[in-house]
This record gives sequence, structure tokens and C-alpha cells, in this order.
Amino acid sequence: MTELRADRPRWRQVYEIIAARIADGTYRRGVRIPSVRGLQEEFGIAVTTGQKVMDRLRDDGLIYTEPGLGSFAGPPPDDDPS
Amino acid sequence: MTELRADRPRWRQVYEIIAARIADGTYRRGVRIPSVRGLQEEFGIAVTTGQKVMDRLRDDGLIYTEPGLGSFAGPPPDDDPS
DNA sequence: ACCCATTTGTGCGTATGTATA
DNA sequence: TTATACATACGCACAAATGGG
Repeated sequence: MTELRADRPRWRQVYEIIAARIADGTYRRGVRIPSVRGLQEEFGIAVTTGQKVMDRLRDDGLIYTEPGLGSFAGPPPDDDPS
Repeated sequence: MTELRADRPRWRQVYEIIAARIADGTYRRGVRIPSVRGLQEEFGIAVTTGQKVMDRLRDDGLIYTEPGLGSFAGPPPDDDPS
């Protein structure tokens, strides 16, 4: 369980860790990143805190999300079967 | 108490109502918009839902926030006494 | 068609800390 | 000191979508 510091918001620290993993290729484009409950287990944060991290990552275009499936690194693919 | 519909997320409906009030000049630039608890009373939403509305409005540059004071319509003024 | 597990999305309540007046 | 207001963070619950049996 990765420890977080107390001097900065927990959601921001987790955000930066995930963002760094995307940047350095740990999570390659199209690869599934940990679920909200995965973040919960790895960092000891609450569900709502994990949701906030996901929201921000998505807003900033670092991940895309498929409801019911998970969230994935990088920009969304061009399949839009509407 | 403004009623919200059930077909779309409550936080999004409130977001759009506030955004519309800023766009049409109901809340002019620099004017204080309702607090989270103000939204709670006007729309019957939870504190956390109101917070989410504020977060989005801020992220989208529609408001700025002064902790302890409130949130205000429009872009932040250029006073940054850091 | 059905159940079940996983995952995201939404929404509620609550508590504590910090900043301002 | 008190009141107001935002920021962070927790827990919980339910809905909807997905995929495997």
C-alpha cells in the first residue's frame, strides 16, 4: 500500500502518480488503469476520493472511460458505434 | 425550491442553470454566486453535489473562488497577493 | 433469458481543516 | 469568539453498463 504524505491533498498525489505512470509508459495507450476500487486498495483512499482522481484525469484528457468496463490510458479510440 | 428532473444528473442540471445565469448576466462578473449551501437550499441537492457543481464551474473558468469568502462569476481579478 | 461479479456514475450524509470577516 | 464558506476526505447506497456463465 503506497503511503501518501499529509502535506498535500491525497487526491492530487494519486492523480500525479497515475499521470506519471501514463507519461513514462507504465500504462501504455489503450491499457486499462486501476479501477476506483483498485486505487482504494493501492493507496488507501476512499471511493469518492478515487472518483475525483478519475474525474480529473478524464477532464484533463489523460484517460478515457468505458462505463462498466474501466478506464484506459490515453485518448479514446475512434470507434463510436452510436 | 427549483425542481430538478430525473432524466439527467442533478449536478449537471444545476451546473447548467448557474452557467446560464452567468451567460445571461443574472450573475455579473465579480458578483458572488450562491454558496454550496445556497445551492443546497435552492435545488435540494446535497453538499457534496453542490461541491461538484462548483468544482466544474471553476474548472471551466466560469467562476473563481476565494476560500472563506465565496465564489464569484467570471474570470478572477488580477490581484494575487502571494 | 437469467444471474452474478466488476466497474463506473450519481447522490446522499458527515466530519474536519482552513480562510475570511 | 462566532459565523460563514470553501476544501478535503471519509463512508454508504443504488443505478446502469459490461461480460462470463
